[in-house]
Amino acid sequence: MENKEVGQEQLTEKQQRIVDAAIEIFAAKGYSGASTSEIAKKAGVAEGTIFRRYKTKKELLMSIVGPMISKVIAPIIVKDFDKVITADYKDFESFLRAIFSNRLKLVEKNQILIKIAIQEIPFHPELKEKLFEVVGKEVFKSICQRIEDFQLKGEIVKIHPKLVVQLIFSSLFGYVASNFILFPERSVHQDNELEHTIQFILKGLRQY
Amino acid sequence: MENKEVGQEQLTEKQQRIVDAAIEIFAAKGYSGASTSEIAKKAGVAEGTIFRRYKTKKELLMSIVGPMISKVIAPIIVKDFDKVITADYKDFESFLRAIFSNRLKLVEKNQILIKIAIQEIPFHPELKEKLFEVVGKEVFKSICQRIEDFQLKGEIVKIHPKLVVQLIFSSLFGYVASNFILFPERSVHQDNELEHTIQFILKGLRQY
DNA sequence: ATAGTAAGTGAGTAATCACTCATTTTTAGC
DNA sequence: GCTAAAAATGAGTGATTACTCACTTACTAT
Repeated sequence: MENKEVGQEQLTEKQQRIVDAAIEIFAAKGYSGASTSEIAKKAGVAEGTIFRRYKTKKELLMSIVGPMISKVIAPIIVKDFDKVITADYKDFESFLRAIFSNRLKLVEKNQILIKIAIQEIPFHPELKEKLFEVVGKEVFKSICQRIEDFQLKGEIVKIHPKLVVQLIFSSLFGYVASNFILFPERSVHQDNELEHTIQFILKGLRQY
Repeated sequence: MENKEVGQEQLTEKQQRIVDAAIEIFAAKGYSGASTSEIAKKAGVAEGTIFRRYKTKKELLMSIVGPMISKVIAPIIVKDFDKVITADYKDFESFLRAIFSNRLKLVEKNQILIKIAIQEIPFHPELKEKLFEVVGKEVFKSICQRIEDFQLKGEIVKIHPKLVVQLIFSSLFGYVASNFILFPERSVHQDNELEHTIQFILKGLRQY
């Protein structure tokens, strides 16, 4: 788990170790429970080294989580949803599979960062705003429009698109939480489980 | 929002104010971010008063969240699931509605406590263990058995009962998160939303 | 080799923290 | 009203914290 570049500039090896250590300790103890002393020890550097690049402890956190939201989550979602939105899917199932595919690999790849973001959002309003701004503006509207297209085609039930999104992402999050956050050591049934989750959503939303 | 009794004994008015203040600040800032000084100020008492009853800050948190898990969540789940399990439901839909009913009112009533529990579980392994112990031992097995019963009757798909539970609670959690945690000020579509969520689950799990 | 800059160090600082405890205040029972 | 116990107080304590800054080391360009 390495972040080669957090922020705009290339990090020195020691600064990189600071970031890696911070990620680990923020994830394990939360921002408030993490001390710069402990982060420095873990990185094998002097505590003052942290403050050569980051003015405050919070700036260190933001340098990690901010890009997580704006550069990892958003591009994952936005860029690929451009494809999803513009692509021509024969049906809702293809659309749903497009949402699921890649997402899970990237979640797995960034799970610790996502864990930190989720843990910290309740305590840092600016993170919550950023997430909702990115997701709300770019993604939510686009998804809802696409949902409405499928509804017009009569493929899925005509309920409020926002609720459709909520239902889809609840199941997705349940799958992610179960496999990557709560029980990361359990990798059994993974393929079946994903397929069953997709079928559950498809059937649950199908128009009869 | 008042907790008249946390732990075994009746609290003095001041101690009660401490608990109320702690709940508020733990929810807003997390355990590590909350200081006993701030809690005391908010409660309008001297800081030492906190330590008359609670040996440590952590004991204060546990006195709040521990019973939350063992006395609120578990009884909600266990006691009522005894009824659910022993009751004779004509079909899976009745069973599902029994799960949903009452749960939501009690979630609404205890939402801030649930928020604290969710926020703190990643940082306090004993809370996670307690939750899984209670839920795992008493509830999970019982629910899975009941699920299997419905599967034998051919009412729902024959997938692993654990996955069924995951799917149900993902959707339930999505509903709860949307209405009580993320957007508590938004009470629109509430009745429809719940019904659609239930229908989504029913259809998603139905055996065809 | 020299000078300037960048990176790093770690002792120290002021503030904050969880908690203690001698003292004061309040309560309850007679 | 008196006494003992319970509740509360708040100054103080040692530890911890985020951060500073004078100094050292390393690197780069001339």
